[in-house]
Amino acid sequence: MTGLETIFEKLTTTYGSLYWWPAETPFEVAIGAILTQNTNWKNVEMAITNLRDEQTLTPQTIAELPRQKLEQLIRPSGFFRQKTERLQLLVEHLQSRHNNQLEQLLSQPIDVARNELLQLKGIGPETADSILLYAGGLPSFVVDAYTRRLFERLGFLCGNESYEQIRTLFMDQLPTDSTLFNEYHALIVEHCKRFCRKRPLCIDCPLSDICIKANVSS
DNA sequence: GTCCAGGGCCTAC
DNA sequence: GTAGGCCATGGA
Repeated sequence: MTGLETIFEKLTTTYGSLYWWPAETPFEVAIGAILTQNTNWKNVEMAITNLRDEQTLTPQTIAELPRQKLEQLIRPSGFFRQKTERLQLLVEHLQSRHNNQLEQLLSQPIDVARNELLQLKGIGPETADSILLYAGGLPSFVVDAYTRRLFERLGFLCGNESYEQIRTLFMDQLPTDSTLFNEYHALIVEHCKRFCRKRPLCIDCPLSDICIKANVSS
């Protein structure tokens, strides 16, 4: 068992199965992935609730919204002007290339789908991987700020690795299994929300026995 | 009032 | 190729 698998076992023993992502449709996952960029998930929930109340959680309905209306609905998620543009570019792409079906984009080979997402302005590697994994069920490991922070503290990372380097590390050392990748990322987020903030709260942390920076103070 | 949150783009060097 | 600035809201 690799070190990364050991960490997974400890996390899953502590938190159980989390069954992410909190969304009702693949397209809603993609919306959430864009809205959560550098933003607290609670704020994203408010924005998605606004979209749901307006019955605008499909590519077609988003595409039909005037820009100012969409800005107003997603305002609680912050960076609302940028995110409005990013959502509009995504739905325009789905409309022109995939008959308004995100599922069609995600039915392609994973590298093809990933590169297509990365071509879109406003969709970087983390957002693309979140969409691939949580909307498409494709085995693409998601690296986020929590992943970097936790595995830096655990001694797996030194802090200057690129996104792709970290993703490759996980994908090389874990079985290619979308269910595992799904659960692992969810567990990292769940753990970090409790114990691995910028100002760490390490009392009772289930990983404190192996965390080389468990007692770091801010 | 300050810090922080499930990034990504652009510019300057 | 990369460091730094910028984008914005709401809760702790």
